[in-house]
Amino acid sequence: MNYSSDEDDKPLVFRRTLKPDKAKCSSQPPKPSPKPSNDSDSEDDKPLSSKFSTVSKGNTNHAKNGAHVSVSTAPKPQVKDEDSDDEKPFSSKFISKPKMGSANKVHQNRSASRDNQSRNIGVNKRPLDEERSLGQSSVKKSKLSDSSIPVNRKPVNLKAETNSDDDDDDLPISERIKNQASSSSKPSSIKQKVIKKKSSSLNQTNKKSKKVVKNSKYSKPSKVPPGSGEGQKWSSLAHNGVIFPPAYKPHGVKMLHKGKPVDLTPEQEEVATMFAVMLDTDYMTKPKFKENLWGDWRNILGKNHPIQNLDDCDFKPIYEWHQSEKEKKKQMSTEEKKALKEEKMKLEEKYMWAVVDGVKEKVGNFRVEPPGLFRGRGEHPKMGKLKKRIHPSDITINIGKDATIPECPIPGESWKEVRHDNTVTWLAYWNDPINIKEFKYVFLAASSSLKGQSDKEKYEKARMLKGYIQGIRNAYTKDFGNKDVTKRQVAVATYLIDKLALRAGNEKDDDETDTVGCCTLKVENVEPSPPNILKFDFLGKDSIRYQNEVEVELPVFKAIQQFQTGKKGGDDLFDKLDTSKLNAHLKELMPGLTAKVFRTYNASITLDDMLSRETKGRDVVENVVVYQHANKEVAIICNHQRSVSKSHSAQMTRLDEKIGELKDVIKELETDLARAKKGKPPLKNSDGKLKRNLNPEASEKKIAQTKVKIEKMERDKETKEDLKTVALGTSKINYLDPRITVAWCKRHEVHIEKIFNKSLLAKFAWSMDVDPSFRF
DNA sequence: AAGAGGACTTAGGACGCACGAT
DNA sequence: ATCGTGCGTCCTAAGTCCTCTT
Repeated sequence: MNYSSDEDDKPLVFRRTLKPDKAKCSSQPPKPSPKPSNDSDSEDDKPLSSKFSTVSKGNTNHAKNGAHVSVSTAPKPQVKDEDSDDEKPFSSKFISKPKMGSANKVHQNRSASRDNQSRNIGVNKRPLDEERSLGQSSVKKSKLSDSSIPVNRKPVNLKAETNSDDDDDDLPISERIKNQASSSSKPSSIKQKVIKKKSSSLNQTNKKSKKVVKNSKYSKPSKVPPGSGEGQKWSSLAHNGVIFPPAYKPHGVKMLHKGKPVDLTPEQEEVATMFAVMLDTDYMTKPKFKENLWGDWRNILGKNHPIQNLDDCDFKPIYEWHQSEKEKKKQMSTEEKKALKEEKMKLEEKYMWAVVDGVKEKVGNFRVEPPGLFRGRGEHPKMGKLKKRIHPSDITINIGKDATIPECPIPGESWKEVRHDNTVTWLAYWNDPINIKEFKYVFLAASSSLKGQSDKEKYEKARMLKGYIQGIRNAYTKDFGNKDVTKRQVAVATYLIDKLALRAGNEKDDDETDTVGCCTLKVENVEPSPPNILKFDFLGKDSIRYQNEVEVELPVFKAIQQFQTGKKGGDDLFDKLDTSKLNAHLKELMPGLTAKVFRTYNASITLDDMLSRETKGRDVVENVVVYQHANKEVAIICNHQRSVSKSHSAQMTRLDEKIGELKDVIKELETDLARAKKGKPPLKNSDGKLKRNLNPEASEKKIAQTKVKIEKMERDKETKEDLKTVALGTSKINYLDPRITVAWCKRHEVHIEKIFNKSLLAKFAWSMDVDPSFRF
């Protein structure tokens, strides 16, 4: 299976830079050449960066340095499955203490030049204001009731297809494409590989359930491959259920109604308090929030309650009480805090762990969500609604047949249901009180081997795409002009997903924030600007704004224009398409392929490519900067943003001031130096005393030092400005194959802890023993 | 084919703490 | 010793995509 290195797989993503004004990125369209892809090494699958972009010129950095130590190929814990490098949750002992300290930053120069076939111009961040587009086109019906049906769904087991290379028997995808695509097709020669689904045959084994170990002594890993059997995720599962938030403790602080204190029952007071503590948030400026809150609160107040209007209420007394409580907490001595923390730990300890197939694993979210007011993102229609308290009778527990059923932690109450479904990985769930048709699940933590396994499968699938990408690009390029509108839309949508790393874009209900992805783009979200520029502007996941201008090849441009003709701004751009059709189509091109795989692929291939460029001869600090630069590129591609911190501008100002001061110092030193050279006496200080005259050498040295300091500060400043809206973490956690990073660290003798923090090390334990020559 | 139901991944913000600068 | 920052962790919302039902 070697995907080994083709040096050239480029993602065709159009990069975006974050400075609207300066950014000029471009990338090249896929080569229209219908030439069959045989495989990965053709030009088309390289990271954009290598192909199209000039990378920034000077990277500078000032990271702290650390020892150059190569990654330890730690004694790897027990292997969990046949295919190699998975391992047991690793114990911390294998890891040297991550030293997280200051961040090393990248100084980059914006506006990298790119080839000019396409270019991106501008990108902006998070103007949440943005007006929403018209109503959603389709509304879903409400779903019916609940979960009564236990068990039995058999998830398909995708897991196997990890190997890439060898699968050769194929579906003539290319062929298919050809045939179907009416358009000009030339005999394909795309030799598409097909992965045989080996799934079923393998892993049928049923692990006999091993005795469940109670959670105190765990025998170390018995190596049972997780996910064996048809859809089976585990053989034995033991855990202690979930922990509930404490019951509400009334504080008795009276809020005012028409200026006078009102008595509230504890239940009424609880909601009032939820609202009061949000007085200083900007939810207060949203009528919808108040309206929803009021709707739920008045139900609790009852019809005849004196409070008949939210505007008559003054919650300040409660707000202030809350502030003072917060303050008190802050004032506690560190010992007190520590004691409190320990107490909490003691209480929670038993819930933190599960034993899966004999292995003790961390549970991700064992705390039941406390009641509160719903805080949706963006313009959520349900913001402010009361999220009611969850009781044991709301909760379904999933646990091994042989395991002891967790005792309900609230005396006198009991679980809604207990299941023993080993085809799923959740330990418990309850219905989301805000959207009763939906569920909140309790899963294992990211460090668990169940999660690790599926993470690895995700990256293997993305790597598999590498072998198909050329053919896929050729195919959709050919279909830009297909007479069949649906096919044309599929082609263009796939292109956007590939090039711009857009999300698939499922339909949304009316009672959700109106955001879009590729398939749900509205006409008004894409503005064609002749001859061939497309201006994108829409709110995506989490209401993060996506703004980008891209030069595309003419057929795409024309197709978009044509999709728009005769439609209104709020109409669907891709009216013949939805995610299930799109994914169904993608599956014909590669087994298991879905839209999201392109994001993973483009992110990882970009990292792999950027890291593989000349980085020899750099020191660790420089290498880390290179890494961060690559990380940033990926974050931009994926549109991972963060909001600018409140103190950002103040911080910038302060840096400016400091730089100014240092410049003054230099001036003074230069003056002194000049005088000294001429044999003149030193000037006087502000207090009138004569300054000590430095000898010229000392002055010069000091000047030089100060200049270095200024340069460093200026780089810091630039980096800070540069990254103020870029979130690097998301891609690191979810999109970048950790094996790329680990292998690169090994090759460059960079301590892995310089790149992965403790959580990431635990999450990526499965990737730690990758061969240094690994390439995505 | 569409919709409902279900399970799982991906996401940004809040918060608190440790650490480096002063 | 104090202060401000940057980072990690927690929290839970918001996506994706699958399968089953109609």
